[in-house]
Amino acid sequence: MEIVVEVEVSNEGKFDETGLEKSNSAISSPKHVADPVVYKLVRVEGDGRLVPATDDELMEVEGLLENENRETHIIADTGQALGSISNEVSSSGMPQLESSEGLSQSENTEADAGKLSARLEYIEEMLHKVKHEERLRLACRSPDHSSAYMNVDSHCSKQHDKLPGIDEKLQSQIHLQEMAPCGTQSLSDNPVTQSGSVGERSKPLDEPIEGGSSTSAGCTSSKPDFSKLKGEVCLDNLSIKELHEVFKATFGRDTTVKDKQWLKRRIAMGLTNSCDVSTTTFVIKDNKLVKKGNEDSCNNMNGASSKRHLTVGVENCQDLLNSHSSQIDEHRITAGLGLGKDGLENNYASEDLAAEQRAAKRVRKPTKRYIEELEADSKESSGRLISPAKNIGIRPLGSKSHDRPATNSSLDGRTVITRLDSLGGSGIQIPCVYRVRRSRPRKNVMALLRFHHSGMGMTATFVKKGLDEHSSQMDSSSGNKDLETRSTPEPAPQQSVGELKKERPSTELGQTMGLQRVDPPGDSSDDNVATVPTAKGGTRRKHHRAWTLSEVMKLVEGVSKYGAGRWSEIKRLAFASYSYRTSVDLKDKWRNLLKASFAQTPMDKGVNSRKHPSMPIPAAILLRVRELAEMQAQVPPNLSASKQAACGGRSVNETKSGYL
DNA sequence: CTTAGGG
DNA sequence: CCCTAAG
Repeated sequence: MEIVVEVEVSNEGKFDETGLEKSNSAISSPKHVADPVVYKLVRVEGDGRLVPATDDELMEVEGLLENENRETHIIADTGQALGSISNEVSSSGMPQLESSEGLSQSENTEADAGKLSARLEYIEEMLHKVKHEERLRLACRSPDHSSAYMNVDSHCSKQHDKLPGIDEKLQSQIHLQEMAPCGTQSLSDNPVTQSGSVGERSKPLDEPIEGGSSTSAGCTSSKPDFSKLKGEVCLDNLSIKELHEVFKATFGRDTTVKDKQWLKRRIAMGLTNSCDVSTTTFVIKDNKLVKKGNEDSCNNMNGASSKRHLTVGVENCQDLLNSHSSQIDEHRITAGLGLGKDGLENNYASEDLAAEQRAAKRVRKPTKRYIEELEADSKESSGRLISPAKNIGIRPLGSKSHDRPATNSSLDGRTVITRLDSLGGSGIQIPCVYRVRRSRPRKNVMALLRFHHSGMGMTATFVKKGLDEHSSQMDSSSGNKDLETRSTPEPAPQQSVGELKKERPSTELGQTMGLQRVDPPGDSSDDNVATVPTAKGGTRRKHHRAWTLSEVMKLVEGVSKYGAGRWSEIKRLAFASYSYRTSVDLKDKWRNLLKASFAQTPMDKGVNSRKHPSMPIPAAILLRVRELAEMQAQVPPNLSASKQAACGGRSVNETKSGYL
């Protein structure tokens, strides 16, 4: 029995999200092969090993993908097909070769007991076959076959002393006994390493031989029947050279690594992929794999370990029962971990170890996050669809809410923070830089620079930066900056004032002007509010600049002149001096003004009945705003009538005449 | 990039 | 104020 699986080999260890993503979208498109994440086509051999697909097979599969994506099945590449499969099967609720959609969360969560049992049965069946074939293979394998089934003592003993005594319960609960010996093992004992390398092997020499002499004992018992193969190789006893050979045999390529430990580990990993590692062992001798009788540490495993493995497998199923897709995913992630370092064969043990440790972390981090996202998603799932980007491991740095600042350090205005972003489960800290101040003023600054054509590259950038950050210009920085900044405000205010005066000298506005003049930000220096920490989260606005009266007036002016909506124009002409205040700001302010003007209309007539601190905007201005609004049909349907009569006519006319 | 609107 | 969708 052969199942074509598609294994996702990711060098970045990103698994959870990408995995899902793919299954949801990318997979269904023919071109998904070209996806950044490299897919490796692998065959699941009867024994549950992952065997690299031959080119032919690859082609086939590609064809399949194009025509019928449904024939392939994505599995978490644990490098241990069976485990993955069982996992998948259980998680998807559909026995085999189901469409990628089958992996969707919804499906997962819908798994119910009935499905589960069906699945289990399927698994059972599959395992049965698998076992059978495995036996055949074992019986027929020639010595120098590449797929050596070895066992490393260290692993034997190490891997199996976990998993308490849940076995019985589980066993009784589900009839998975058969599956136990092989299928599940992979899940349990993966010490998180590069299993994907298995996939790189060239075409296996040991194709399953159909119809070969059947072996004894069914594999139906919870106890592996490979007893005859008992024994194991102690990699420890091998020389480097031998280890190299084993390595090659295992992974299908040479390695230059001289580190014995590393080699052993690697090999062990590779071999662990096979389902029945614990039962078969060979030794390498003279370029041959020799089965070696040897019963020590692993003997006792056969019985016990199987049960334990079973446990693991069942656990997965139980997750299913709980219909917690996230948990399932966690398993999948766990399984897929090993991939991260693949291809980087030339590592040393230390690195490998480190990788493993990191991997260990990886298991959790992404999961956690993933869960979070899941929750979030599910929350909002009812409403709208989440943007595709959200599911991708690498998300735009912009999204602030998702950032997890781990460390912050300030660097000349830029804040460097590393966020603990699980880059697809890598749990790697990636530094991200964002500006404290958004980049709005840039344009203006440039203009400024032009003014004083002092600008050398350096200066320019520097100034720019300074302004950018936040125009905290006044003090610290060099004369340059000061100059620059200062220059900014100067020209404009006068300009505008002049205009104002000229245009509406007689109006109430004119009166107000006096007031305005006081506060106008003539000196840009006045406000550098930008980043206000405010201890416990008091000040919200990072880049908040209070609107001054003069600004408001200018805005109003501008609106009257150019009409609401032409914010960029207004900004350019009336707010040239104010480097901050984007057109958006203007718009927003206008919006607010409108709101304000119409909101409080009933209360105050011509008088500035400002309550207290909050509303510095003179009634006059509001009035004008209202007028303009009405003029331009921006007025909300209601409210319009009353006010106009009161003070409107004149000013409206004036406005019109004046500017139009 | 600008505009418009929601948060 | 910030962000984002549109044009």
